[in-house]
Amino acid sequence: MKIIDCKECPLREIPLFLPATAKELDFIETLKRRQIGVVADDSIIHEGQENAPLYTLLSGWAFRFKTLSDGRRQILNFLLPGDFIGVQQKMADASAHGVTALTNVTLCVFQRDALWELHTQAPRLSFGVTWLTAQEESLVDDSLLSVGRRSAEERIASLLVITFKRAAALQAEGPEHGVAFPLTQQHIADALGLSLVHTNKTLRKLERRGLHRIVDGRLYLGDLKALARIADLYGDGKPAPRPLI
Amino acid sequence: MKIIDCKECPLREIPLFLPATAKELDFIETLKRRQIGVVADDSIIHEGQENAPLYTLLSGWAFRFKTLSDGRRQILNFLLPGDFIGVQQKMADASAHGVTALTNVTLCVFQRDALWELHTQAPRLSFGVTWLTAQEESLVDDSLLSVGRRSAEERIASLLVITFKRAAALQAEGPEHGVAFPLTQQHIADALGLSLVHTNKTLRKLERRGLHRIVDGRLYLGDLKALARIADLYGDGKPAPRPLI
DNA sequence: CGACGTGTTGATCTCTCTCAATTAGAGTGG
DNA sequence: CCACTCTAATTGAGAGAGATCAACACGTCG
Repeated sequence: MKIIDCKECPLREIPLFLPATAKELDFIETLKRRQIGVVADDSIIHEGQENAPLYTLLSGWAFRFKTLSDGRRQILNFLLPGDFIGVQQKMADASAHGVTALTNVTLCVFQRDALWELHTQAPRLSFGVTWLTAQEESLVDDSLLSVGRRSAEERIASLLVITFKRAAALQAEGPEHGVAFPLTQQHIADALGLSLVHTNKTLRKLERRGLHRIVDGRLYLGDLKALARIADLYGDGKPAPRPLI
Repeated sequence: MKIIDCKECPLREIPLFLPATAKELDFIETLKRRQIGVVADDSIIHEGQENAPLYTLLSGWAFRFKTLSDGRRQILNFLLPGDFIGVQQKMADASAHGVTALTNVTLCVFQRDALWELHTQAPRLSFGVTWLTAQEESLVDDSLLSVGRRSAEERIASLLVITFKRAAALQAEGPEHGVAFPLTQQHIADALGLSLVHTNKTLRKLERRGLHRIVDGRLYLGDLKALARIADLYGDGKPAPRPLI
């Protein structure tokens, strides 16, 4: 795998990400240790792992999750390119949740004290970390609202719309060409607190109504407005520009 | 209400909180604008409010929540003294969630750009903000696991144990004297994604088994170990020392 | 003293789960 | 090329945890 120079990071060309100064890029470069690849379905951080490093997801998708001792699993949120991995772990002795690759992924690995270095030496970047952390929490908030108070149909509509928008903001093509969507129905079920069977039936019901289509790992929304209405989502459309560290 | 000098903040005497340097205290003092009281059940931040200020909860309890347009409400987490309020709002145009006082509360109000000032001028404190944000996310993660994958009985056991520990860490008396517990059953139901009726029945079932007792707004745990086992919580006991800004 | 908020309990209903079986594609080995 | 295996998706049937509906008890307060 080719080691990418932060100054030539392909992610930075995506309009979604805020530009960084040359000085900031240099600084990030000094914190970056190496770059690793993880195969789909392999673990990036184990539940309970101590002293996990800090990563940025460079390409591919992953997810955070927690499990109960009898195996029941809850997916907390999905991670897309540009997302930070490991801030919570740095803040606790051990990781309260695991992170697993959903597709093949590549990760930028930062030195262990990168978070502290960021705070002491690059306020604009550490502010970005806080922003990203707050943003992720708000994703989990949405999920909690879904799982706690939305019906199965509403939950699925909500996940489709939110995931669609996140993925669309990362790709060059317009949303009418669909977006990459590597989740299996089991992932959807585990993210929404539903059983696999009921997830399948609800998904099919929406599909038969022409609201969405999932073909060959791509998601097409036939009627985003209708889905958003079902989910009671009143999104403004444009996603907020995000920092990239 | 008496305005409290940060250097004499009563919260700082609680062992749970990390000590701050005199210099840091002075700096925090310059960011603090005033102090306000909010009556129980009154709103602190409205859902969708723009440009909400940043607060620290000085005394009393509050909660973050989201609602659907038909009124269904999900409580995201409870806020206890020392918790930060409004970081997510500062990071988005509008607040995606509301905050309401659960009891009468007093709040320290910071100037609007306090978060940025913290990052540029006090790295140890801004690191604390990131820590607190990550910590709160981890609370929501726990909740999402509960609501998504735990049975009603397990959810209630989990909430009782976690809330009990948080409250106990803030009081001088030992946990055998119980802890303040201002939640109504409606709050518990809304936090756990259950109906009020089912919450009541499950709560009574646990109480009849002698696992807990709620009297006059105080919670007593008859058998914390048993509750933790039901909830599949394997906590280490001591809560992590936390920064206080 | 009536209105209201909170807690309690029984009866019924339904959404979602569990169990079971089938189909389709992708990969593997003989 | 075909049998075999594995994973993901699909569908039907029956069961159950939790929702909804309805009443009532108790304390507080204007």
